[in-house]
Amino acid sequence: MKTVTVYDIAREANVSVATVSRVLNNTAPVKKATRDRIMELIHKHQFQPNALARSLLKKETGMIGIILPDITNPFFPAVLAGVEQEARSRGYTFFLCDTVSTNRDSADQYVRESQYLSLLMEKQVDGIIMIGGRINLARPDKEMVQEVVEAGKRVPILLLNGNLPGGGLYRIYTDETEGAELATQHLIELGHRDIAFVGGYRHMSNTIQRQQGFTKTMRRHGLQIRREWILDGGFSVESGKALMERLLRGSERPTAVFAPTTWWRSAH
Amino acid sequence: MKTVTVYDIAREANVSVATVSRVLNNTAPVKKATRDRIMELIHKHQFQPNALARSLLKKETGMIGIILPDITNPFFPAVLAGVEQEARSRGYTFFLCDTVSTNRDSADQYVRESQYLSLLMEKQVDGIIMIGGRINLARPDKEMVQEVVEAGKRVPILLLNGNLPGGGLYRIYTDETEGAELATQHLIELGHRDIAFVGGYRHMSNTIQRQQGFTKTMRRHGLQIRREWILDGGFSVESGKALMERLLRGSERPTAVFAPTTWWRSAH
DNA sequence: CTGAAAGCGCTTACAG
DNA sequence: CTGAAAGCGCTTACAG
Repeated sequence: MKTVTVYDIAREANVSVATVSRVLNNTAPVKKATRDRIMELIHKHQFQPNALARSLLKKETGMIGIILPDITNPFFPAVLAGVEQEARSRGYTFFLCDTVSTNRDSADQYVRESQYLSLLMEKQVDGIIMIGGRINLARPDKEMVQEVVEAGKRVPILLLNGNLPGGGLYRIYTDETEGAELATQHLIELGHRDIAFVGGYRHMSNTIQRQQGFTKTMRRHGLQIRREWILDGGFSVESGKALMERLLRGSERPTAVFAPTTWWRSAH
Repeated sequence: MKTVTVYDIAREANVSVATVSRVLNNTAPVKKATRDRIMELIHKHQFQPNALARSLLKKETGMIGIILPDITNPFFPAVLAGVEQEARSRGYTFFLCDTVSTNRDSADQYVRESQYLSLLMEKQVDGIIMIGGRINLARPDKEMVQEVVEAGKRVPILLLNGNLPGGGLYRIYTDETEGAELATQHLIELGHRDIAFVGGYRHMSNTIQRQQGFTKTMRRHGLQIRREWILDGGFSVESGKALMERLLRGSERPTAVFAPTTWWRSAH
């Protein structure tokens, strides 16, 4: 199927392509008769302007790339839905980049993040949102950081609920520490004194921050923190079960558990 | 930040842009020394070819559009994850189009489907996947159908678990009727005779097909189908609760319920 | 192994 | 209100 271009429309309407472009974009007044004639041809041929050509010229694509670890983890679709709605209302659409690895090799995930970062830039997205992955690492590799910072000089990058040292990046985040303090406070007010902290990953900054909030609040109330009641092991349902079992197997049991993560249903 | 192009690289390397393009794409032999020089400049400038320009020429973008109703319904991310993995291994990425409406006005959803359909074509995606929405309607509007069929003449369109009259569209689907027959059969083999059918929407083809399978199997076993035990009302958790309560309020109760839907957790 | 030139499908000053 | 022409950043015959 030979695609129709502004030239085809222009020829058939006996005008120049400039004029066609003008009615297409409403960018300058066009005589009513001419405009009508052109409109008719557009409908007749079902003409749709090639966004690639336009973007090449205007240097904007209306596309936002989003790099996330695993779309089957319900946290991300929830975030995505909100972001998407706002973006849509301003004429943007999303380029989805899921970095989860099949083989559960997590190093793989960061490689994929890098690949997607380049890909998105080549595709000339107007902005990139990163959530999860390297931006939650307590000690990310220097190159991992550098890469994002460099990319951030070329296109706006937003880190959602995470961070990376080195400026030039936009951020939106929640106060993990304070959240954990409030949660712990709540348990204490309910009368609990034997509280466990179970879940997350020791190498992730969000887990660490929550643990700090937890520890701080416990100390402030003069409560004991038992080493064997502080367990990490991930964000999956399975890990949650395993850790909980381990906790319950002990001779002494906590009366409350602070799980610094939602134990997402895993789709696997 | 002035972006660097093949021209900049060419000039600095004292070669033509054709040669730069050749090393970029490995599309023709280039003298080692020249290639090395060019590669070095590419790294030095962190040059990334503009995919828009390339796609404009090659008439392929490596992008697949996916139109779905609501990314927060876990069914879709699960499908997406599979599709994405396969696509990724072949160098494609996804353009996500979520059509859910804020205001819960479902007519809105179909309008959005149409908008996204055009948008995706303008963006020159290499293919479109549709799942949910109009392709599950028992009696879709003529225009709704026509629109997709027309689009299908310009770009490959895949209907996932749904259908639309009129050829030219690709399809992948499950046999809803047989699935329902098997499920019903199973309940009967367990000894149940009073079985209810609760959930879904009467205007959706998948619900209808499942109901047909249910009815057929019940009849084949000479079992009675009570009108008041066939209830529809949606796919959400809330609707499931409401319908179930209604069922249990009756004077006689079924011993088993066939819910022709997963009652998805709603993120709202 | 390499270059000059045309072309992908648009938009945008510039000129009238 | 309208047109001719340049240009966005690439790739690809064609010719050597």
